[in-house]
Amino acid sequence: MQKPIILVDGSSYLYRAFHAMPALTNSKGFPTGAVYGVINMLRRLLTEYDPESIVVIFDAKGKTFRDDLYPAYKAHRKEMPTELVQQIEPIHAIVRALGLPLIMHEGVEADDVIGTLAKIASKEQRATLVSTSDKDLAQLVDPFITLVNTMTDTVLDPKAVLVKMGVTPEQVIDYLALVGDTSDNIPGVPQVGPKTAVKWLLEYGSLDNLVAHADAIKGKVGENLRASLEQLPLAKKLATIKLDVPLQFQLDDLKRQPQDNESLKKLFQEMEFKNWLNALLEKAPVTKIDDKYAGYETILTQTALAGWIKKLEQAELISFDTETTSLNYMEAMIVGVSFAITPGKAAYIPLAHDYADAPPQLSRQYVLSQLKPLLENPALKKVGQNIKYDLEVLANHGIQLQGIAYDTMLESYILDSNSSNHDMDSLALKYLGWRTISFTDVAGKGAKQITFNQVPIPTAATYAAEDADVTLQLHQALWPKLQKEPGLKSVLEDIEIPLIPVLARMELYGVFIDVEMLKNQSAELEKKLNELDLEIVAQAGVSFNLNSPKQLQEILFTKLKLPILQKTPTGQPSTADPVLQELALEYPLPKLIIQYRSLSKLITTYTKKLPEQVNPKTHRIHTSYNQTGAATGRLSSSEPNLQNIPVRMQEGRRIRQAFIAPKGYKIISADYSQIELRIMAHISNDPGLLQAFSQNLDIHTATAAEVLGIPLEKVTSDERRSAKAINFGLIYGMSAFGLAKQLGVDRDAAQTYIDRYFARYEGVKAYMEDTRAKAHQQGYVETLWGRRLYLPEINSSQILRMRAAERTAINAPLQGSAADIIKRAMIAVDHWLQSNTVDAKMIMQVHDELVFEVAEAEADILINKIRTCMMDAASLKVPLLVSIGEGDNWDAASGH
DNA sequence: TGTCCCTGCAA
DNA sequence: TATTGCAGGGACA
Repeated sequence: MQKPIILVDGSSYLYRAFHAMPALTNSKGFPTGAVYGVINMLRRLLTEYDPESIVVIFDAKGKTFRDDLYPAYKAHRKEMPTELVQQIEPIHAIVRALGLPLIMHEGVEADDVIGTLAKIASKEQRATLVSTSDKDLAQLVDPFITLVNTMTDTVLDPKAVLVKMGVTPEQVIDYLALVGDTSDNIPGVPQVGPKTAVKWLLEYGSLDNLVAHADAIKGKVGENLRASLEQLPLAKKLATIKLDVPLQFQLDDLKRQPQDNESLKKLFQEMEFKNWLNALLEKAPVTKIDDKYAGYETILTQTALAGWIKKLEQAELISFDTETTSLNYMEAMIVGVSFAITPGKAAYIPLAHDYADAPPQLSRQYVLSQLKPLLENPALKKVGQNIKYDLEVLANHGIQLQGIAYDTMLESYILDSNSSNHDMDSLALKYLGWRTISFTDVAGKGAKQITFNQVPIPTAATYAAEDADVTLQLHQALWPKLQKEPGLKSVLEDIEIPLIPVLARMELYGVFIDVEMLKNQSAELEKKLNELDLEIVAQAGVSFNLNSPKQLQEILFTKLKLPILQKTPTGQPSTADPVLQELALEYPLPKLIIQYRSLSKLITTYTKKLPEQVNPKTHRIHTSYNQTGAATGRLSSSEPNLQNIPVRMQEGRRIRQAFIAPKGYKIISADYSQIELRIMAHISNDPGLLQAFSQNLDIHTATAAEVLGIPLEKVTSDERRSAKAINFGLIYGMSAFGLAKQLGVDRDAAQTYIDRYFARYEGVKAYMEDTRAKAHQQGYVETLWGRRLYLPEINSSQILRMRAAERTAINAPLQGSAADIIKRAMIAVDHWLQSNTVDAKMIMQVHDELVFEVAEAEADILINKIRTCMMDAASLKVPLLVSIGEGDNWDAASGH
């Protein structure tokens, strides 16, 4: 049987996709959601029908005959949003690259071209499939013409039209004329919707016959019908799809052409459609893949190793990578090392593959001793992908890596901190169009995953050599981009790269924990928890899993019928703390749940978990600081996260008492006071704010006094609290709504308060306005040191998304500059610690705080030095105040 | 086993 | 309808 002709209504999908898809953008902020939606639909269509004859039809620009018929046609339709307009060209380009004929016909709409083609085909008794999301096209359906909505997978033949719309295809035009179309500004008959239209057409058969019997219709709708008689013919004309558009081509011209893979590859790369790009690359000819790996070699002899070392010593830049047994830097053992100095050429030195019949290899001890001089030579520049990890693993094998010049992961992060994928596989795809061998390709995944020492050497060699090769090639692709932006380049060179060894030292050294104390706390808390559990079960009348929000919600809102105060984003009744707090005013159970939750959190996340994370060899906890985790430039910490150890509640704070100094040592904690507000004062140049900080006033009290127009000493604690909320709110770009919620006052009161604030601090107001304007204009914001944060949604037509981007625009320069400052301070402190013989280590960073472990005798010196380094990390128009405390544990050191 | 949801800890 | 993170347990495919 002949395959059907497929006519694709591109324009209908364009709108549908644009509104249905989330506001996707690529890393450059270019909108891609509609492109993705439309192309996804086309790909599905192609897979499902594998058509021979196909054409994609879009509306042409400019007016159509309908505008002449009815000047108000589509008058209410808003202008196409910029984000959509921008996506039309790429869609057309991809459609062409897919080998699909594309038609745009001026003076008519896509529907008319489709109607004309469909009827020609139908006359020839050829099966035709119209792919559209617009039900108006149902008027075209006949025994040969079927509609298919590829997004929802619904098919409309004549019978289905009747079932779905209640009228036959022949009646669709009459139906549309009666119902009208608000989006096209076609009025129809007032108060007549689908139900009435179907009823009338069932009774009278057609619009003409209905009009002839218009007097017979009773009631208000009858009057409306009679009043509309004059304009119904026009509505009908507008709703009718033209079937006789003069076309310059034949049905036989609508042949699918071969796909242009090169162009597609480029387009998918631009749009960053990774999966499709992947699929394309997989289809690439095999010979090419062989070529790619042809320059890789495996080193198994001393002579070969010596030869490579000679080359490495003369290289301008060495790309290298270590293969190990674990992702955890404390557990990892080196299995092999790979190097690259010219693109396409790389070597893998296996040294500890120990599967059953592994070939003899150079020993780890021999290879590392041979490599040590060059790895420790600071004059030999190195590049790696997440080189902090390699540094740490080498350190655990007695090699102090020097000469770290670049890190492709950080290069990617500095270029686009919004991206969440800075892993090598993603970067290779994004910047090189190169699909790398992934770790799971060679080691498997899940429970069956093997460690790298079990991977056969030939496979391992290709994988490992590729890592070094790709890292080098990535650097060559990324570095020129950074050089074009001096600000970004200096953030990388002066902050991120120098920070690598600093973080590595902190991680490797670790944090000492009083395991016994935590175990005692666990036992104590668990006892309380059990008591609470019993009490709650007694109150609730049933036993249930207190850790399950779902079960709790069932008990509270269904069984006990407590009022639902708030819902979660998915529409479930929320049982979050603020809700329970409010319910607790009236009912006994919520209060117990709150206590249960807070205890349970402490036990599972902290008192139970932390002792498990103590390294058996060092007896300390080794976190990982992720340098690319936060878009604003902050660090993040994981496994375990040491940046969210409790501090606000007394019970939680006891956990900090278990972060102790060993005998003979002290913990020193130093934190920047109000650093983000100080940065705000500096950037905004606001005289009031500057003055408050130079006089070293309590900033919240000063704000309250200023806003209320009262003397400092008259400020009550409540007034200070409100001022504190507004000061915090400023940093987050808050709204009156947000402040009202925070303060528990109504919106007007909050707005009045904000207005008064801005009247007193005009500089701050101007800063906020300038920042928003600048963000809209350039599409990104910057920190004081030039770190950049792109805001892809800053000009979104969706107002909520745009507002969210504006808040980020306000917050990011403050949070990000603070991050820059503390990073600079860390580098300075570390430099001093390294170049002086002191018994002191920096052990933690918590965004605005640095924690040290220091020999008792040297505490005083260190306190002074730390303060100087932190204060001198930036010279702002206001002093950077650092508060420092000393104690036997972290809690005691946090001066309070 | 992996993923989403809800919740809660920090600056 | 306030910014940035990480992580636990439950529920479910």
